[in-house]
Amino acid sequence: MTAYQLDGMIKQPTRIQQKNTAAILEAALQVFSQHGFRGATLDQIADAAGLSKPNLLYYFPSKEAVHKTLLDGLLKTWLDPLRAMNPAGEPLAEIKSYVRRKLKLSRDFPRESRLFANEILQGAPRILDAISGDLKQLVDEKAAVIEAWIAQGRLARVPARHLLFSIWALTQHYADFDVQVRTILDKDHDPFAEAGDFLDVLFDRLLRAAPI
Amino acid sequence: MTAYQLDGMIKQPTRIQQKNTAAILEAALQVFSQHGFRGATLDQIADAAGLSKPNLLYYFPSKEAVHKTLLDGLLKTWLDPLRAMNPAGEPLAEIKSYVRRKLKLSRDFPRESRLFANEILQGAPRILDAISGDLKQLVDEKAAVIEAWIAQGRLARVPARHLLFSIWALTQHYADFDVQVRTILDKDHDPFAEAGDFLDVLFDRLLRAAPI
DNA sequence: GTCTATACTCTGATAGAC
DNA sequence: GTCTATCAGAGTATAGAC
Repeated sequence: MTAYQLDGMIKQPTRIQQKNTAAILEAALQVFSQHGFRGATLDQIADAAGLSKPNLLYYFPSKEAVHKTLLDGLLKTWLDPLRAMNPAGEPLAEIKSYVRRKLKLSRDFPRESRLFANEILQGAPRILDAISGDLKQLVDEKAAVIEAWIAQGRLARVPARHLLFSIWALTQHYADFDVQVRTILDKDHDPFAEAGDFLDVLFDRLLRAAPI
Repeated sequence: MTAYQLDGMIKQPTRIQQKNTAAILEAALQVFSQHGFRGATLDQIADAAGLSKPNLLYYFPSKEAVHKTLLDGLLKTWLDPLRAMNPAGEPLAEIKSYVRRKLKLSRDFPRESRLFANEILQGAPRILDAISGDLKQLVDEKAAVIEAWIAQGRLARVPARHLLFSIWALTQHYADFDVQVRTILDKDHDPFAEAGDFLDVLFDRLLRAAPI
């Protein structure tokens, strides 16, 4: 019985198991997010985790299983900010608050952002189900909320789904293209702080309904 | 003497050499853009090019050389739209025209966009020089143009470099995250056509200087 | 110029000692 | 639970026949 197959077990994982599993996932996040699934190697991950390769494979049955565990854990975190958008709130404030939360995710979890970007770039072979399932459903729901706000004249007229795309694109760019952003900005800049201000202005101007 | 080492040669490459080199680069673009440098294999590339692996390595000395050739060719194309931004033109029209050209690149060359994205995601190990050289210089130059427009009151006040980031993020998103975009939009949508209209509105509202 | 054959290394995964 | 040893297959690259 390996640590990975915990479902239905009565025993709790030991402290060592928790520690090693966590170390593996931390190391795997680092390596997968930089090289993609196929470009990453178990040797790299095991090294970074301070374990031998067979020992890593004692905790997870395969490379695929490590990757899948990371992606599954990621998706919930990634959708939470959108889920928190409140239909009963003030429209413009809700959107801008969503943008801020999403940008904070990019700043605090850039490797998770790149892991996700890598997976989508490669055609989302291991996550397409989640995208066409949970994500699409949540987007449909929230797009309806935005369209209702627009119909009520409380938000400028924009295509709701493309508005969401623009939020994702703009916030994730600062994580995924971090190297490029920091190369172009000079050293004394704080990309994420500046992005926060800029995106606040951008979505304010885009979405503020024209006074009647 | 291989076809790759053409510098200084008197002989022109034969038709067969041209054809095979082109086939290799086309195949390599397909594979590298989907799997990244390390995830791509020469077997895949040779197969897609209709050549044997040793034959591929007759035209290029290494996997790295194929990749580098692609990146070098890409960078010029990628910077052209920004280069074409005319300091003497009407500011808002110039920016919106740049956005349109960049979006057209994403639509017509999505694999090139993903190749670039993959490289940046991985920390730009093979292209950092170009980014901190040519790209940074061009951005510095064009940022100055934008800042001058703003100082003259012909464009709303925005941080120039973040404006450029937002153009890149928004246009490239439709190429790089194509799978996700098409999964979320229903089948009868044309993502790039809709994006064109949306981005036109977005940058219009963001940049139109308030009437004095 | 192109192919077959192959050298040599890396990679994911397993066996079995401790 | 962890290690050494090892396997089978895939990976980049080269040698040499034609």
